[in-house]
Amino acid sequence: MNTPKRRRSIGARPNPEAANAILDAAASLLERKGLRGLTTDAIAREARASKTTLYRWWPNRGALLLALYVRAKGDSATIDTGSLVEDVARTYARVFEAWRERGRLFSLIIAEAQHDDGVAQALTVFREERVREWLPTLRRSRERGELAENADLDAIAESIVAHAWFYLLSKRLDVDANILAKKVVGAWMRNKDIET
Amino acid sequence: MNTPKRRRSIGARPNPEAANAILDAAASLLERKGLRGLTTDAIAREARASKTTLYRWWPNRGALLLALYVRAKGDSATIDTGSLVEDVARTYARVFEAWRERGRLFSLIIAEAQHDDGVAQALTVFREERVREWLPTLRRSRERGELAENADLDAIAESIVAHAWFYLLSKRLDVDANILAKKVVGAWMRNKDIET
Amino acid sequence: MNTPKRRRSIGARPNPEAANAILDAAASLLERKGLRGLTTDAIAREARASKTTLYRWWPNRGALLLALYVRAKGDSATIDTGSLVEDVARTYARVFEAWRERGRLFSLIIAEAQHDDGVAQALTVFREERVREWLPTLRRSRERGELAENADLDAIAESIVAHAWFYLLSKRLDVDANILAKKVVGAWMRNKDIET
Amino acid sequence: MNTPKRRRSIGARPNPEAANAILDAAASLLERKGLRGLTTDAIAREARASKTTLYRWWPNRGALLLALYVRAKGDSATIDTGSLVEDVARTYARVFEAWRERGRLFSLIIAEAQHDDGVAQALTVFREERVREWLPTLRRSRERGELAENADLDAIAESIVAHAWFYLLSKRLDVDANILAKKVVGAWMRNKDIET
DNA sequence: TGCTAATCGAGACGGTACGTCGTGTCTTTTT
DNA sequence: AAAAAGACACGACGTACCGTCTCGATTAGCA
Repeated sequence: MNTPKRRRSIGARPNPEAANAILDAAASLLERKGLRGLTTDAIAREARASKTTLYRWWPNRGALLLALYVRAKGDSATIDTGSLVEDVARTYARVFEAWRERGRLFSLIIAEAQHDDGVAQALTVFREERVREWLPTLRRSRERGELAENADLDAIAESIVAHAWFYLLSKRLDVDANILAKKVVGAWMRNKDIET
Repeated sequence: MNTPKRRRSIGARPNPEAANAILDAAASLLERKGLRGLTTDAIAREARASKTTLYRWWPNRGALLLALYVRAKGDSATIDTGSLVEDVARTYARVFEAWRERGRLFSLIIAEAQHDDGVAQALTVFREERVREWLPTLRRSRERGELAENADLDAIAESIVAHAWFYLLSKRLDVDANILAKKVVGAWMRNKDIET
Repeated sequence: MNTPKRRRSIGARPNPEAANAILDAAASLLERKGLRGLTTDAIAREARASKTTLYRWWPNRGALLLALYVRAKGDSATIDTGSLVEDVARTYARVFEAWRERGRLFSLIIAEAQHDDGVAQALTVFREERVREWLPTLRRSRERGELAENADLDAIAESIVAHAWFYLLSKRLDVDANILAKKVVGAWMRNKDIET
Repeated sequence: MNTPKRRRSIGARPNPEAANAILDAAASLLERKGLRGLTTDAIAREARASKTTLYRWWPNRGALLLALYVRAKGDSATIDTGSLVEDVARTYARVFEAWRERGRLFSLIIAEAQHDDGVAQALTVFREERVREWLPTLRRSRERGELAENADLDAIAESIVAHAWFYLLSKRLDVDANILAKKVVGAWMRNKDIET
């Protein structure tokens, strides 16, 4: 598929092309061989890069994986449908859809974080961002009167993310996003008349 | 320290003592050397068992770790204080306490499950059990009138477990169990007058 | 191929059927799977015998192999054509023919003898027998005047066997038996006018 | 005893030092622990090499053993005493002397060759070399008039080697080298007046 | 133009774990 | 008492992966 040209040094400075080629190669490998094929050796070979170069750009395998995930994730464009449940459901649908393709990568990063402090830190930052992203949406929802006045927005945001992770790690990405959304935020809604 | 006796075959059938000795050895090693010391070789040597025996009982390292965790977990004695939030808080406190000691083991199992189908299946069974265990407690709570009549008990149970996992994987086991419990189940309570 | 019936104890004494079944199974395995398939486990399974029984009859794997070879070898009917070279050539032809089928077994026995004293002793007896078997033939040859009066019959006998082993271990069983025979005993012939 | 320095990569090509260190370690182990101590793990550990490196240089244990033997054998300095029988006798004496120390290694290689094609091939090359080495000596002998004009030099060379192997494999390295030499080449001498 | 400095591809290396395989011993159950 | 059955201890083998290292070739910028 990929037939990368020979890539040379561009003088006494890092060549960003190398980093990109490595990420491309990793993505391609992940697609074709799955997680078990995502070894540093294989990535370097696929990218026609050397392991030296790979480790010059990322300190270890976990960091590379995280970079790969972040790049693949794309922008988490906020959704605003006017209904919180709908917003959550659509987000779940979008995220699970993406995860069905490359969720195993994110799982692996979580796994990697368990014995790699660098990855753990990066993951913490990433997680806090994801949680924080929900706050504006939740605030709007409260202003619309969907949520109770004293609803704990942080708790809701965290719960939304926690459930996403839980379903990812449980390998249940085929869950109905609407049902799940109602389960997660339903309790916080003022009007509980939500048919399940 | 350990001077295990020679263990022999007990005829043409598996010897549970062997499996127990292996789990004991694994537990002891985990205590003394941590996760990195928990190699199949070391476990077998410590148990004076052969790797053959180890792999006869469990198909791979992950499965053994899960068995080790399940055994170490002990009985999840149901707590019944008469208050759901209290029950959840105490459970969180107990589980996080245990996880602070050997939570890395459980993290590792979750990690392992990401690229080992056998572990993944075992973990699924384990997770479903944990979720199901909450149902009686939740039912009692609903009968007491704490929970709304139409509260989705499955959703609550799952949420409780999901948050536990989330905090474990986020390495935030030092969270205040009471606060977390209120965050998780508070929304479902009929009387929302719970000060956070 | 073999579908051995269930074989039971015949009371408080060894059952020769068991030994035979084991040898049969070993022969069959050797034929089908080669030397690498000739493991004690496989033999016992094939024979529907237990390893206990196998080891009751032979002290170790090498002894079993030797027994297998001896049984397979059959009688070494002496050949007497009136010409020593012809006798040797025919014997080589016959032996190499047999070895082409199961020579690897004999090779293995020689190999086994290198780290198993029991096999080594048995092999010594076997070798001496093979060498001794040639003496009558050589004596007759000398009487016919083919061999010099002072020919060292023991040396010739040993040389004949040594060359056979050498070609076996060198995996050159496809050598022309006539040419080899002349090479081996030619020098001892009175009339050296033997065209090669 | 040995405190080998750290050995590093010398670029994108094999480091002969690594191979040497491995052979050294193997030789040392053989001396100290015998054949049973000559495991791939032990060799690698002793050499402070990784098993990867070991297996990069040799495809399997047998090949390593052969390399070890070849190196240990040293140069087969041709002996030229002016008498073929004497040459052969001295060579036998020298070889058997060496084999008394590490002949088991060579036996083991022959054994290994029986179920390992790689070792078998290497052994073939080795054997042909040993046989070929005799040709100059034999030619000189013929020119001196010791050997008959039409003596089959290849046959003699092969016979010399075949007998050496035969005695090695028969565990009779204590044989009198002079007597054996006369037995082996005596028949080919023009003047047969050699007292045995 | 020649020199210097850093990068690049390449791949060997040490270290370490994994899972498999083979031998010979053992114990139970059945005949 | 012997047979089948097969679990067991021991220990070796070969493979896999990670992160480090060294080489020779290459290129840009400086002298």
